[in-house]
Amino acid sequence: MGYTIGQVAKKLGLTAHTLRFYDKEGLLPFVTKSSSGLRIFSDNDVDWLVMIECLKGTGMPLKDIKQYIDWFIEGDSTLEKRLEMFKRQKLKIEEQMAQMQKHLEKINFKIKFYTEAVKTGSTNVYQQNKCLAEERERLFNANK
Amino acid sequence: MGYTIGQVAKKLGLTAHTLRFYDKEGLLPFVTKSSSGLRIFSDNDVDWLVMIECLKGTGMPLKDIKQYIDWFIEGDSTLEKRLEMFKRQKLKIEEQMAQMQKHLEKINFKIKFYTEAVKTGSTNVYQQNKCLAEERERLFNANK
DNA sequence: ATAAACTTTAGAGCTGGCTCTAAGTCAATA
DNA sequence: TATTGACTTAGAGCCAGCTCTAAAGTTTAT
Repeated sequence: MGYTIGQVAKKLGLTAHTLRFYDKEGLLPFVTKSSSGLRIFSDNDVDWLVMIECLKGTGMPLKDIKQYIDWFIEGDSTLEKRLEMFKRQKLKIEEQMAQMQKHLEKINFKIKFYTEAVKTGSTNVYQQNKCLAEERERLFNANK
Repeated sequence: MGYTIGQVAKKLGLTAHTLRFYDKEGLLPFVTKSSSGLRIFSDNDVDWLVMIECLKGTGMPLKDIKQYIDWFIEGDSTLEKRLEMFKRQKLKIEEQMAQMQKHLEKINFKIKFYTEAVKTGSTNVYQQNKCLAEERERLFNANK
C-alpha cells in the first residue's frame, strides 16, 4: 500500500537519485514520509511520475512540468492554464512527429544509398547527397 | 560560390558560435578557409550540416555524428559500419515515433479531461488519472 | 543480534551542447 | 581613409539534468 523509492525507481527505469532530485525540484509534492523519514510512494505518486515521464519524453523542460504541478496545487482557478498547456504540448508533439518523418526519409535515402554502396564496394558520389541538396537549395533559394 | 559562416548560420537557424563549435569538434572537416583565415562554406558543407541537423534531431549525440564523419573520411572500408549506423538510427526513430504516439494519447486524454473541467469549473478527481493508472498497473503488476 | 541491503541529507561533480567574451583581423561602404 | 560590421581565436561560463559521495540512520533476513 506504498512503495519505496527503490521499488519505484526500478519500475520506472529511473534511479533513486533521480527521484530524490525530482522531489527536491518540487516535482513530487504529494510523496509522504514515514515516521522515520523514508519516502513512501503511493499509487497516485506513481501516476504523477508517469505523467512527468510523458511530458519529459515530449521535450518539456522540468521547470515547465513544475509549473503545471504548481497550477494543479493552486486549484480550479488554473484549469484554463493547464488546458492551454496541454494543447500547446499537443501541437509541439505533432510538429515533432512531422519533423521526425522528414528525418526518417533522409535516413531511408542513406540506407538505400549505402545498401547499394556495400553491394558494389564503393560509393556513387553524385547520388550521395541528393536528398540533402534539395533541402539546401530550398534553404538558400527561398527568397533570393 | 561559397558562403560565410554568418550566411550559413542564418539559413540553418544556428548561430555562428555553434558552427565554430561544430568545426572545433570535428563535425565540419570539409570547410575550407580563405587566404585571410575566414571560413568558406561550400554547398557540400551545407549538405553535411543538413545531415548533421537530421541526425541531431533524431537524438544522436554529436560524438556519434563525428564517428560517422570519421568513417566517411576513412573511406570505402567503412561502408558497412555506416550502413549499420543508419539502420540502427532508423530503428531508434521508429521507436521514438511509437513512443511519441503513446505520449500523444495521454496528452489527448488530459485535453479531454481539462476541456470538460473548464466547462464545469471543477475537476472530476476519479477520472483524472485513468489513462495513467492503467500504465502504473501495467508496470507494477507485470510479473508479480 | 548482527549483517546486508536499503534509505536519508547536503552538497559536490559531471556531461552535453552550447553561449559568450576579449582582443584582435578583415571586408565593404561613405 | 575611416568607420562599421562581420569575421578570427582561445578559452571561460552557463544551463539542464542528472550522478555520485559521504556519513549516517532504517529495515529485513538469518
